[in-house]
Amino acid sequence: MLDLPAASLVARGLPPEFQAQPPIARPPFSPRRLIAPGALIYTEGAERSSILRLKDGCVVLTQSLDGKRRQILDVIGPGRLFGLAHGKTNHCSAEACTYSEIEAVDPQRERLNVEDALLHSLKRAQKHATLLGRKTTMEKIAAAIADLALQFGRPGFVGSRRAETFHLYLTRSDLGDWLGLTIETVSRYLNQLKRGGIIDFSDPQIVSILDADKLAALAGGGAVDGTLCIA
Amino acid sequence: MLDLPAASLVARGLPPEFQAQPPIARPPFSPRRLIAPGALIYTEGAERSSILRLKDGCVVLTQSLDGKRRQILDVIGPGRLFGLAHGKTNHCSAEACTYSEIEAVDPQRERLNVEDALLHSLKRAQKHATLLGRKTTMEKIAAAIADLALQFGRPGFVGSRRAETFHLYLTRSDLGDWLGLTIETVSRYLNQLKRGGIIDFSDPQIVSILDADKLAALAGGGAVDGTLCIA
DNA sequence: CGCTAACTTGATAAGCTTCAAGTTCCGTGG
DNA sequence: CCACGGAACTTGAAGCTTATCAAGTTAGCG
Repeated sequence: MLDLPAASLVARGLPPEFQAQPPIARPPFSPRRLIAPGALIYTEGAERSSILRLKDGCVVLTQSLDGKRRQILDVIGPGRLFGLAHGKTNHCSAEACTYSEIEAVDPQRERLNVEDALLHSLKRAQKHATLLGRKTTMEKIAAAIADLALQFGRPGFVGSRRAETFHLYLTRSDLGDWLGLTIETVSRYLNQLKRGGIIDFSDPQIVSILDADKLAALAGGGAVDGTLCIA
Repeated sequence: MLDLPAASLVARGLPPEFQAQPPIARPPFSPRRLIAPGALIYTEGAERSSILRLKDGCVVLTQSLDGKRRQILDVIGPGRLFGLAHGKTNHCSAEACTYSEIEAVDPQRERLNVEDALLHSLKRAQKHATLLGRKTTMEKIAAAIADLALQFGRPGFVGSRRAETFHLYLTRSDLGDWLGLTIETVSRYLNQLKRGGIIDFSDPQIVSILDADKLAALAGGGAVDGTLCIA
């Protein structure tokens, strides 16, 4: 991971090395770019960007409805490719949730990787649709946490107990836009899981999983795994 | 189109030429197959099928949750490819909604078509997620009708007035599973559109669009078009 | 030390689901 | 030929879940 400031400091400040970054791409195939939290990487409807690989950080893909309503289509963690689109324009916007590092991918050289990423994205999109259309609120929340733990988790401790922990780069509002819920509902259910001893967070952005089995059970059916998508 | 029986007869009977069809694929790359309504073309979790082209009819892709809840991921009309999956197994099941004709696609020979279909599927899946997560019930219903009209519509008449008409191969239950609603809600909103003079149906499976502009307006924002996906 | 942004929590209300009939349209069998 | 039965659809009433509205809290930052 990048050398990030302590968890609670990550929120919205812009250290000097990020302030100078222009929000939108410079000449194509600039090999690597650092992106500040909240910055747009590309924009829905604009001329299609190149295919990108997230080296580090967290990026969300979004679509917006009348400027007010927003849907997060996917949350992307380190290693994944994004920016795959059909026609001449992007289907969605891409936005960094934290300090992120991306690099352009050469579709010729990495044809297999691109194909793979495309199929993986489709699979995740399908799981996401099932979540949005047919899962209960608790299932949605649990599945989201399980998915983020897989993408961003690392071993950690709560007191002396081992518990997988991850940095929740998304705000409650982002989670709502991902799961088709409101801020308030997200907050209520997260705290319900916390009271139930299934997850823990003192800082609202640092989440630990205390009972992965129960979490998976709550995330509900569909496939073997309760997450949005594993394989 | 195939030579179908009159609209209202299409429902569930099995004419002789379909009764003999085994529901699941015979040896790979059998060039063409006829499928009866309700028949499974391939099954979620089973060994991956070949890539298929729908020559005629209507196919839905579904995922199921605990056997009770079902999500329809996409509704596929003539010309489109489906059966694109990631690992060794299918992500979803494919089911015919009416008498349908499919053929296997050779991914070598049709590489560009397959790539295109893949990107198109992803784009539709993303639009679908935005619909499920952030659109109102009326917007969902209107967008679904507009999408089906594009895929299945042809010029028709209501009385002496020209009105695009399409055969609704989906039941109310299917529509609910597509849009994340119940049968009853789908029925109520369809009838509301009918009372409002925006659509018409006397047979519940034959739908005419009386006011395409109002329908598009009701289908709500997102892109220029109100449908799930055009381009 | 107050300001703002994110988060939490409570009360109310709206919208959808659930439950329950009832209708229509076919196909079947007496 | 008509009565019966099933499947899809429609419609109404009641109940729940979640959205909305409204404070109130916490934590950085100027």
